[in-house]
Parts: sequence; C-alpha cells; structure tokens
Amino acid sequence: MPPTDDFSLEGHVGFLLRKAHQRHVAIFVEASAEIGLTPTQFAALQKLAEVGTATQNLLGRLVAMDPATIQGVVRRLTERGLIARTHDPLDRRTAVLTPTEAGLAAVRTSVACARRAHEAALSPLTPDERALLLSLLRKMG
Amino acid sequence: MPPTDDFSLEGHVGFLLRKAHQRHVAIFVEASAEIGLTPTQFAALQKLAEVGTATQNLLGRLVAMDPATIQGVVRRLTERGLIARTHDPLDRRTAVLTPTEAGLAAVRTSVACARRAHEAALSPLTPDERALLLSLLRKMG
DNA sequence: CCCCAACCATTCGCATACGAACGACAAGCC
DNA sequence: GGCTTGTCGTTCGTATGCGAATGGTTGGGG
Repeated sequence: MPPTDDFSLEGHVGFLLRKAHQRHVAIFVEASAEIGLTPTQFAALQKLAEVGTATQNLLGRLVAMDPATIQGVVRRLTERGLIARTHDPLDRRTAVLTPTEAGLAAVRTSVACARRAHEAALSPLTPDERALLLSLLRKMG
Repeated sequence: MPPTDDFSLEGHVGFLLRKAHQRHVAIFVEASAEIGLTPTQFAALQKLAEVGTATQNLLGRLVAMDPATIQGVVRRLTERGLIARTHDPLDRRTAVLTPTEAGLAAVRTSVACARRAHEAALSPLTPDERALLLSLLRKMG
C-alpha cells in the first residue's frame, strides 16, 4: 500500500487557499458591481490614496504585485481616469502616480463595498474564528 | 473625519488570502520543479487519478474550476501525455478523461512535492495553528 | 569622469480564472 | 415524434500573476 493513497486534495493548504480566494473575489466583484473595481484594482487604488503619491513599482510592492502585474493594473485605472501619471524630472525612469478626484471618490465608495465583501466572505465563521483566521493568515507571511 | 481613514488593506481577508495563495503557488512550483506541474495541474491530475475516470466538466467541479478554466488545464495535461481523452459513444457531448501511465507516475512523484509545499507554506505556524487554519479555511466554504 | 551595478517600466510568453455566447447533443414532456 | 430545457465542451474577451528579457536611467566606486 503506497503512501500516496491517503493523499487528500481537500486537506491541502493550496487547494483551500485557492478556493477561499476564488470565493472572496466573486463576493467582492458582486459587492462592488456599481463601481466595477476588481479586488486587485481596489487594493492598488486604495493604497495609492493612502500614501498619496507613489512610483509604479513601489505601489506594486506595497500591494504585493510584481512590476509586470502592477503595470496592467495601473494602465487600466489610468485609462478609467482614476489615476494620474506624471513624471519626476529628477528621475526620468519613474512613473509618478497620484489618485485623481474621481479616483478618491471611487475609493470612498469602494471601501464600503470592500467591508461588505469582507463580512460576507467571513460570514460562515464566528467573530472569534474570524479574528483567528486573519491573524493566522498574517502570520503565514 | 470620514470613516474611510481607518481602512487597512492589510487587515482585509481578500488581501491576506491573495498573498497567502501567491506564496503557496511560488512554494509549490519551486518544490515540484522536477515535474513541472503547477498547483492547478496537480490538483486536476491527482483528482483524476483518484476517481479513475471523469468527464471534463465533472473533473472541473471536483477541483473547483469552471468549464473554461478546466479546458485549458486538461488540454495542457493531454498535450504532455499525462491524460488520455476518449469519447462516450452513449453521450457524444462528453470528453471522457483517464490518466495515462505517465500521468499516474507524475502523480506519485508530485504527491511528495505537494506535501513538501504544504509543510513549507505552513512552516511559520505551530502544528496547532496549522490544523486550526485548515479547519477555518474549510469552514469558510 | 567613466563604468557598472542596480533600478525603473515595458514587453512577451505562459498559466489561471471567469462571464458570455455558441453549436452540439441529451432527456424529459406533451 | 417534435419541442423545450439543460448540459457539454469550446471560444472570445478581459484581468491577474509571474519569469525572463529589454531599453532607459541613475548613482556610486574607482
């Protein structure tokens, strides 16, 4: 009896994380249908609003997206007029990002959606379990 | 003082799930570099080996992938000779999938990689915390 | 001052992920 | 038997996600 027989996909962290993440994305998109921001776009825009100004790659690091990924996210937000792109005359490599007025308004609206999505995603858990899960996920890195 | 000021992206389930999932994928891919299976491909192939035979959409449901997603995953596994595609003469809509010998061998090898990735991803947690996290993720849906 | 290592942003290729629309087919219902 | 409803697999479009390569730029070390 080889040891591979007692393998259960359903007990694997990766599988559970993938499913939980998929579920949250679906809930978030549904909760913020009015604004039409994805969780990723919301994260980038919210963080940019928080810090006020950031370089593209720096913003990516703040929200855990590599340069290739943040590029597309910022491009789409810029095309929608939620982010303004300027250039630092002292460093011609960088793209300096700032949220526009429409971007700030979108953040204000979306924060409520994000909170609803947060609650809905955690709804199967008790308040104690929610706090526990969040702290464990944080500790995982 | 608007209520949006005390919003913390880092305390949001979605953000933490996205980061944890990214981290696991990176660990898994690194742990199974020899085989070259992604977590998604491993999940599909392992589940197919477990059930022996399945329709494409059914396999997708078993591993939480929608028809459009499982299509590409199965196509890549088939191209690599790990899955055999036949047809049910009684239902000409379906694609009947079976793991090949090479597919079964890949599963046997990958299970060890998956276990290593599982342990590595959970390494920041104590054994109690690991069990707790898994049960909370399962309970989340 | 010059060169080189590091960093910035972009691009390409590949792999998920899913909504929507599609043509093919099956199954039940009248 | 014909019709309607539902399922199956595919395709298209869009959005992440990342490795790798690239061109432009900066800054430090000699």
